[in-house]
Amino acid sequence: MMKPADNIIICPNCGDGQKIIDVESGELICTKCGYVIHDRVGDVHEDWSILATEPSSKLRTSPTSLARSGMGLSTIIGRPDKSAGSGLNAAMRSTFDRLRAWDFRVKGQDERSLRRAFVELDRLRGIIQLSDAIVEKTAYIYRRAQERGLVRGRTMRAILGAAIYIVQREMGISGTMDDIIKATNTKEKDLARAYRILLRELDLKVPMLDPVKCVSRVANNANIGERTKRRAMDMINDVIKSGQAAGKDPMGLAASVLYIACLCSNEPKSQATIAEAAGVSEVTLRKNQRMIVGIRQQTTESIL
DNA sequence: TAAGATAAGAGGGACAT
DNA sequence: ATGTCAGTCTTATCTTA
Repeated sequence: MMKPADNIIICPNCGDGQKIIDVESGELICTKCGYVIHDRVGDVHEDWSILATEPSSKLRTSPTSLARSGMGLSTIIGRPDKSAGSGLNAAMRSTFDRLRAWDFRVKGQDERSLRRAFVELDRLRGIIQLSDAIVEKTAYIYRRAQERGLVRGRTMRAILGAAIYIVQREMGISGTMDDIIKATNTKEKDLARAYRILLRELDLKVPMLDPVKCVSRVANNANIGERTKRRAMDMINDVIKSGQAAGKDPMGLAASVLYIACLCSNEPKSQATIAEAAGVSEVTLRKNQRMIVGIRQQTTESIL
């Protein structure tokens, strides 16, 4: 499912120029005070630092609007795959042209395997909804991966999927890995491994997904009330401040915090419900829960 | 310098309560 | 529904050739 890029606007509640981030539910939520607005305004802000280093290519002007036009509705009406034939191939051709322009010293064999990969990428594009911009950036990453010999010994699809995931994360599109797993028909382990390798070897940095955003997302998935959500957001900020959240899966933290918040707010939700909404196991939720409760006890004791 | 050994930490499954 | 434990996977660090 496609999500729009992050919108950064001013929060009308706390006003202080706080950021408001468009989470996948389509809500706008202030990362500081938790205020929720329902109007969707603000200019879409996209940045692509990697490609910005390419001097003469005007990649950012590529027409993504066409691919995006079906966003949202198309998941209900059905895939616009019929129109894919001509349009996509044209887009892929332009991608090829650009890639070739970047480096004309490609060897024949490399180019052939590259082409195979891009054919697969084209297929993926029809399954998951990928904008032109995503396809191009994915292709760029894949090409770099192949240049460094990272593809050898791994499946091409895993690398492609990982590249897609990275691009989505960089663009603030919180796509799920599950979609990619299904589309690429790879094992999660392979995909995750490829993902880590790409990050390390290509020096890519993906913005850590914001735990506050995660709380909001999970809360919406699990139909948790506004007050409880707010409480959970406060709580997770404390957890982050305590420093004990380092290296933990933000989704797991979000789930645990929400569970505790539900207990406090007398809004009964089972661990299973919340864990499922967050895409983590109940075990993880419990472990984090214990840790968080420990933190809260410590802080309250230190206050007393 | 590169490849193996070991330890620590995290997440998930199975079972018990 | 919730709590507990053993086995798995990954990364970092140390060792060995």
